[in-house]
Amino acid sequence: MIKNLVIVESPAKAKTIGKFLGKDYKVMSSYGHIRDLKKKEFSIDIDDNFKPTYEIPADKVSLVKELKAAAKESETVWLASDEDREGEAISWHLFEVLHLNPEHTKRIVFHEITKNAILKAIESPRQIDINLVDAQQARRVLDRIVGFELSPVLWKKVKPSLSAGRVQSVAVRLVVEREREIESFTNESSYRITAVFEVQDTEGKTVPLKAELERRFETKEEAKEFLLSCENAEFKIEDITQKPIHRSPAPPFTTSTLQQEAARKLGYTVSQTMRIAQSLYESGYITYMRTDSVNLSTLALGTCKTTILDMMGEKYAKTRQYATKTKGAQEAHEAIRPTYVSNQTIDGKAQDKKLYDLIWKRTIASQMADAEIEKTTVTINISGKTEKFIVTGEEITFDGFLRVYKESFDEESEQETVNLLPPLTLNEQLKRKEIVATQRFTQHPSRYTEASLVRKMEELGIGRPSTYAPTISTIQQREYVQKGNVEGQKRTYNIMSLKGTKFNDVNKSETYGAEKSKLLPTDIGIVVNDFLMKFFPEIMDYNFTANVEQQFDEVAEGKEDWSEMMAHFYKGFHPLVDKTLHIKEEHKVGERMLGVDPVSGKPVSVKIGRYGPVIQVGSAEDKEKPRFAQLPKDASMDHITLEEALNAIKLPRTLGDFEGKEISVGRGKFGPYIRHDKTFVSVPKEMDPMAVTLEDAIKLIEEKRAAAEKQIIKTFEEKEGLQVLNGRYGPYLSYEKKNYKIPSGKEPSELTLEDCMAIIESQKEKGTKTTHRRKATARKG
DNA sequence: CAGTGAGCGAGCTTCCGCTTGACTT
Repeated sequence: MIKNLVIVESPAKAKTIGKFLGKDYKVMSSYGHIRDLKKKEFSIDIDDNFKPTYEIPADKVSLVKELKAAAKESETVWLASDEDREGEAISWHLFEVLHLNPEHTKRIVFHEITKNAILKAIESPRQIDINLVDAQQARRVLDRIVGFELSPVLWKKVKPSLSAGRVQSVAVRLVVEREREIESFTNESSYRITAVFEVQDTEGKTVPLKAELERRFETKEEAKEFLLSCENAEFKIEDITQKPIHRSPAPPFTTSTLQQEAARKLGYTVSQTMRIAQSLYESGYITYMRTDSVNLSTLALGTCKTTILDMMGEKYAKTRQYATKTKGAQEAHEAIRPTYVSNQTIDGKAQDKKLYDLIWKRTIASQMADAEIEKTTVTINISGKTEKFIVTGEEITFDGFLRVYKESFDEESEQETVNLLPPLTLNEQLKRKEIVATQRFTQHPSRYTEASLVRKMEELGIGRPSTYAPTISTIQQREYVQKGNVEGQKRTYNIMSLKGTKFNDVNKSETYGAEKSKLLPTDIGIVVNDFLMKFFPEIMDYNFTANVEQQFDEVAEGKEDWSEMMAHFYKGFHPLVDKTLHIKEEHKVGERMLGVDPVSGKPVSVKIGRYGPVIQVGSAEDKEKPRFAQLPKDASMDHITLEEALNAIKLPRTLGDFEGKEISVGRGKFGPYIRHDKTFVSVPKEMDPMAVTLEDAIKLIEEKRAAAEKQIIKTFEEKEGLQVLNGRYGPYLSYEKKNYKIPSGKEPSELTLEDCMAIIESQKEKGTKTTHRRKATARKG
């Protein structure tokens, strides 16, 4: 008999809490939700108040059995899942599934994993809050309705296997709209005026002093006129103002800010960051990594203070409590911080150490004093003019938190500030060295990175800390967006200078707009987005989530019945689904007519085919079947021209015969290829698939044969299709299109047929699994 | 240094939020 059974959500948490509570308590974990709507079925009875059908997923069955057994044996069961909507629902599902006795079941909550917090929680148990549970059911059911009614619309209207949902579709919309913004952006230029004066530093040495004119000129004429009129002007320091400013540290990490900073400072992807954070959490180094709270426990505040006092002294310490501003934050956990703040470093892999270091610094800095900066603004008067030159200097008089940590930002500002100004006096006459007018252009907004998209989603209240990384993966896996680089474009800009009495006017060239590893919408992403925007604007509204969250809150407060709320939503939503499914349109969704093929007179169009974007010549109604071709790489449905499409449709083209079989060039999923009977050879990148000759092709085929020859270690006459091959990971077996690992200790070249078949037999189960996994990873790249 | 390159057949795909495993081909 166990006296007390405590159930929490995470095993790492269970371990820690177990230590605090001692032997009268057995602490187990539910590993998140133990019950959900059926995976493959709609599982909602619309006609019966949206009654959900729940099931225990296969991978949770044995866990539930264990929990049930433990609950049966205990006097009291303490349901200690998180204090938010989802946590409450987990407790309720546990209560239902384990058939707990209400009299011997207690619901407790704590926001921080400290002994005090837990003992306190145990002193004040409560009942399961059924209103909060209903709010979760409403959330769950709404997401299922939206996802499982919209996705099939896409399968029918756009392409099979696509998906839509309250969160992912809006994430894609952000990326598509940003791209459109950039496309329609026209940059304007203006002239930025800078001057260099000569002044003396403290040692009497002549040093340059850079200043910028407070206004810019819109036209070249104005800029030029200004420059020339400065030739005989006098420059005098008119004003020196000094102002102390403070800079405060950023709050401790939440999931989203950790993802952003790890991306900027360490170059990690969102999912990498989460994987590493998970392992730090499991090793007990950091607190929970999926959180929207910036709150630190009193215990942590205390240890931060002692650590700072020990390391840096009293004037560096300043205890701060941060308040969460994020929309819809549920604050079931603390901010992400080191478990033991006194540990500045940890043991582990390099990447673990780096992330821990980042978390440590951010946490410590958040409890440190402001940095104090003396900001000096020097105004320089130009004789006979109203415009002024400005010099700003920022001298750090006390580094404060900057000693430990400086937050990074995506955009770098153009303005330059000097740290320490040379000594200057009021009314001082300055010697002009040169004045330069540089043509500057306004910049289009930058494309999203994984992390900046997460940040935007958080700002809109879309998604949760536990889903940011998976959502970013999903929209890439569905091929709605793609991570890629954008090449910069060249442009010339004008630069004029006045050096002494010499006026100079030159044009220089610069590259602009280059971006690395940004999220770009694909053709499919654009078509799906436009389609959903047209027929389901409410779901795509950036405020949709915020609006339904408000209603969930009302359910949670007991002011509204969840099924009534759902009925109201469904009444507006479902008819749109029906209507959209039955719309007959002349063209397929997203189809774009490019024109007419001058040779055949047939229409040429681009559309999303069963396997992605395709060029089509001719129409389905024709007697003659239409011809299809892949879009060339880097071409997009929105921009491809008739000429480019006609050029692309020339593939596949036949080159001639070789060894009695035809050789042709085509373009496939993996780029252009040469086909000879059943073998395919990729066309090398530097070769133009339109210009490949028969001779080129034969050469490539022979090269591939030679390479394949080298790769074969052994074949068997008795068994066709069985080969011992040399691969990237060493020797392996290939049989009937599947690969098998050769157990260590066997010499590959000496394997007999029997050996091979035994290996294959023993790995059959595994073999299928492996091919599956590889497919999944390949899609990601 | 493996594997891929389809196009009416048949049946499947899909949501969001909680949580951690397997797997070294």
